[in-house]
Amino acid sequence: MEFFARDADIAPVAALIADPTRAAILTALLGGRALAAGELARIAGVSAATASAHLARLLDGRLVDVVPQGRHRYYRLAGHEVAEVLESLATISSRPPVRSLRQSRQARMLEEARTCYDHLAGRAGVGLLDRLREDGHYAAHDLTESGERLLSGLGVDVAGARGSRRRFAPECLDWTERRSHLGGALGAAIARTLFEREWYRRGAVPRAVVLTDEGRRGLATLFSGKELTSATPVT
Amino acid sequence: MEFFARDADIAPVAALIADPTRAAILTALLGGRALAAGELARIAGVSAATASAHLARLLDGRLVDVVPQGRHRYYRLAGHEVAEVLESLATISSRPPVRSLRQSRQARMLEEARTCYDHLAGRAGVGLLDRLREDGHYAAHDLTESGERLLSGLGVDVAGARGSRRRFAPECLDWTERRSHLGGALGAAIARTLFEREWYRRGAVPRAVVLTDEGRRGLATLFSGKELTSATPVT
DNA sequence: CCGACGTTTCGCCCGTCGTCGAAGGGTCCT
DNA sequence: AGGACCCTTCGACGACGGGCGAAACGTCGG
Repeated sequence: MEFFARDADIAPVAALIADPTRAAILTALLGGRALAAGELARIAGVSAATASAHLARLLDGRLVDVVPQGRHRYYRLAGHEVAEVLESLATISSRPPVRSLRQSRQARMLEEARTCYDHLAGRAGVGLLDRLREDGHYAAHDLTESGERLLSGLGVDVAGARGSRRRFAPECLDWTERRSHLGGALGAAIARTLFEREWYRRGAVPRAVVLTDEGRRGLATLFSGKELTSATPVT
Repeated sequence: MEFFARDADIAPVAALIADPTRAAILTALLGGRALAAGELARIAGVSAATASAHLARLLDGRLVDVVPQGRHRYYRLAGHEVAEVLESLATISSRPPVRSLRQSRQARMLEEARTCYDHLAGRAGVGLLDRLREDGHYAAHDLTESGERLLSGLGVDVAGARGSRRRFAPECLDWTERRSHLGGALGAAIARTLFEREWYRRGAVPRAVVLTDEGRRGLATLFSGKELTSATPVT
């Protein structure tokens, strides 16, 4: 009918989202983290076989990407457009998501800096990893010698993190940023130190964290004068 | 899991869109005009019975509204959120909508000013109706006395429009603007005059119209000096 | 009041798709 | 090399849902 917005077959894509199990998988993936097939099966409450079949279809429909890693296969949403579809669908679904001004302000704070389980995420987390990598403190999923010195000097228990059964310094994909931040044992140890030093403190909103004045000064000093560009708080 | 973007049941809504017939109906309704059940059945290529069943489900799912009018029942999308879902779905569906630079430029031109059947739509159409209403020329789906004088003076065949079998001055919902513009016999008569005076001329792209220099001056004079804020052409 | 028309409801058929257990292919750890 | 673990493929079962024709309901026009 229209020469633009020409009828695209939206039914097949909608059908992929229409199944409750697949919807649960996609919603779980909306958090931004890549999740293993087994985790997704557990979250969706189906057998591994069923989840696998669904993931194959989602993959075929280009709604998710897969990153094989050892014997795990980590799935994540294929792009921000997919996330937008899911979010717009949530808008007209039974339980409405973010609505009030207060809530959207809170959402902005979470974009800025938040915890992802026990480590730093959001723009702050992404910025920190960028900076570590840029300065040659981090490479190939491990700290370099200089990085080890830097963080140990700050009081981070690097040795303890290495001894932990958790993966040492994996990258954790951040959905709102579409970039990685530092997770695993090292990410947790760093976050612990930052909270102990009160460079960050927990916000009123669950999972939100805010950079303190002390933290701003501390980080600037740590990274030889240049401030972390992304570590400014929401105004 | 998250305190915001809390899991809303997106699957039922997606299921409503997932059926090809319902998707065709919804896509047809994306134009913004309300369509009768029979027309929708024809467009979707199914029997009246089938279309009726689908429309009942869409109604139940609050994706469409219905306006009974005599023995017809006119259906339209239930709100802009629904349109946004459909448009975002189209984004990740097989035949991508607007993509090339040229096409997106053309889409912008259509947002600005276009025809809707035989009357003016887009920002230009919405702006015109706003202005008429603001200046007391239009109220309660009819021209006021001053409006009648204004348009007759411009050369619009108001009397002829009143004598037409079409509705005189209905408001036509503009989807991209989410606001109304003037349709019906009067809307058509106005558009005809504007084209005759060459205040607007048809663009290279189907349905697109552009404001001429003469039109800009004319409209400014018509509305006592103040230019129609929305009637500036795409740069 | 009656016939024409638009729309909905009813009953039935049949294809599609989600589900699981079991088996097979890979990868990691010891 | 062996075993544990993660994931996928295979085969079979069961249910949900879309399709249509016929009939009922309501409205319009003479």
